[in-house]
Amino acid sequence: MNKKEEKGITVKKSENISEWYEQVCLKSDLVEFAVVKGTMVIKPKGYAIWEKIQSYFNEKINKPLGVKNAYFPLFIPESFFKKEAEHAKGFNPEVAWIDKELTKDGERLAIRPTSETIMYDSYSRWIRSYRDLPLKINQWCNIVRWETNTTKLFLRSREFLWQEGHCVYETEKECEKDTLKVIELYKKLSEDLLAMPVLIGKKTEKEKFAGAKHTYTIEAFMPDGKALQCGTSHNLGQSFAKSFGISFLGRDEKKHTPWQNSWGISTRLIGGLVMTHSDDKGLVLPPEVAENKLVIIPILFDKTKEKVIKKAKEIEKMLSVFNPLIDLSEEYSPGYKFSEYELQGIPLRIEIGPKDIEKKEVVIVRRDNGKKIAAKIKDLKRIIKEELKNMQKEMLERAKDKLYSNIVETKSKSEFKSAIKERKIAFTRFCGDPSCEKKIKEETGATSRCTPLNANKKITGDCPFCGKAAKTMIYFSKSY
RNA sequence: GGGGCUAUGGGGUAGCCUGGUAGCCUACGAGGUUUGGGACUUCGUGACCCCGGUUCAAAUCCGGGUAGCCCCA
Repeated sequence: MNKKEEKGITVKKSENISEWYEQVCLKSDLVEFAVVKGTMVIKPKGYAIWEKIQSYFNEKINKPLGVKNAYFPLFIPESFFKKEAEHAKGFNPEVAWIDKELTKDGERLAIRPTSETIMYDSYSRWIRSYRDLPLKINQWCNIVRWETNTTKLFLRSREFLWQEGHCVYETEKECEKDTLKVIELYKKLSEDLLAMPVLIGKKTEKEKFAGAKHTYTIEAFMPDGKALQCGTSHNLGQSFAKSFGISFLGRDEKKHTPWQNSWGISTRLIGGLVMTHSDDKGLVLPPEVAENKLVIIPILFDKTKEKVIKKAKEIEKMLSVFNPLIDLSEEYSPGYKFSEYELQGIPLRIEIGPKDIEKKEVVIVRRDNGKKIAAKIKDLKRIIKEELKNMQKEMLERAKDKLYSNIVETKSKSEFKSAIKERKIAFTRFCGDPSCEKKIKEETGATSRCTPLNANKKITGDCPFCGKAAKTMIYFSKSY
């Protein structure tokens, strides 16, 4: 085995995507496996991506939506957890229970799989009148869902990081408006920051959040033909408020039950990001999420070394706004360094050697398409800014083309089956019946993704699976 | 949920069938020569997943556990 195969990615994305994905995650140093099954260490390079997502999203919700960040405990008493029957039923199989110590009342404690229940217990004490509403709280935290099935770095782990927003409103209208606003924000985050296009829509009765009135979702599509649910926003209606005794004295001086929503995105997005853009050389990061937008690699020869290092440092200073890396080490050859930073997904590489200095130029190389650009040093800052912008835009466009070219409108059961078999997204008429949906899953392995938000409400024709009248158009595919 | 494969220095592996000295590449440390696509060289540090069984003797055979991967649902 030669050196190339050991440090770099040894399998092709097109040949064994599962193995390829794992190698990219590990070798680009985003993450490593931890001792306990389904857990991982998110290393500084991986965590930096999460911090980008955090700061992008905080900026969108804190001032514009009036959401405050807070923190609630990890442990949830069993009685809280069971208060909302549908919710408890939906989550019970994957809750991790602590049996070490019981509460004063002899109850077990759950490690939060989501925080509706512990937060709404507080809310029931915080909310007294319409003047306390709307109440809009978000928390960034870890949660645990005890997956018994296959786990996968970022995409399906037992513990993961997320944000969960939990808001309370006087009226159904306000509540629904924000619920939709947040799912639109998620779509924007995914597309503008991560360059990862998504389908946006509404979940079926079968797939909605346990305890919710309805759930909106964004769904990305991975290159192996599986959909990835990337973010959800739930209109919880009034059922949690009723279960947790949240009520308020209205403007009419009468007692009312408020409306609630909850919404979340997680470190799963990082997995989607890796899957979507990376290639056989390693990680590819859209410039917007990259901590370091570029790396400067001087080409060093004995005679010209000092001159080149000096120039490289000047350029580093000039480009400080892009938070550049510079690799002055002399132990490794330039080729080695090229490969290394490609593996890490640094968007642009600047090569500077004696020949370039003579021409007052540097060579810029784009990570996403390998294109080399000779740039005059005086124009460098402007050109880099443009290339970063183009790269971000083109990465999204390429991913969009892939997404849309994988959607097939199917009119019959057999068309549907072959679309799923070819690992495409089938767009089909559907009756909406959970038992029909269950059968589809058993027969084809596909689950419903979502009904587009702008879908025409009046569908004519029957459900190709059960023959009953179709209610909606909907996307189906295999999924993570 | 069902089936299959794997586990050896920090990383990648050979050895396992046929039990007996753990070999190689890389990384790491020290030195010398190099540098426009993963340079060369000398010396050095460093390993058999866990529990049990068989045996004079186990990385190797047997049983159990744990973790990872793949395929199917």
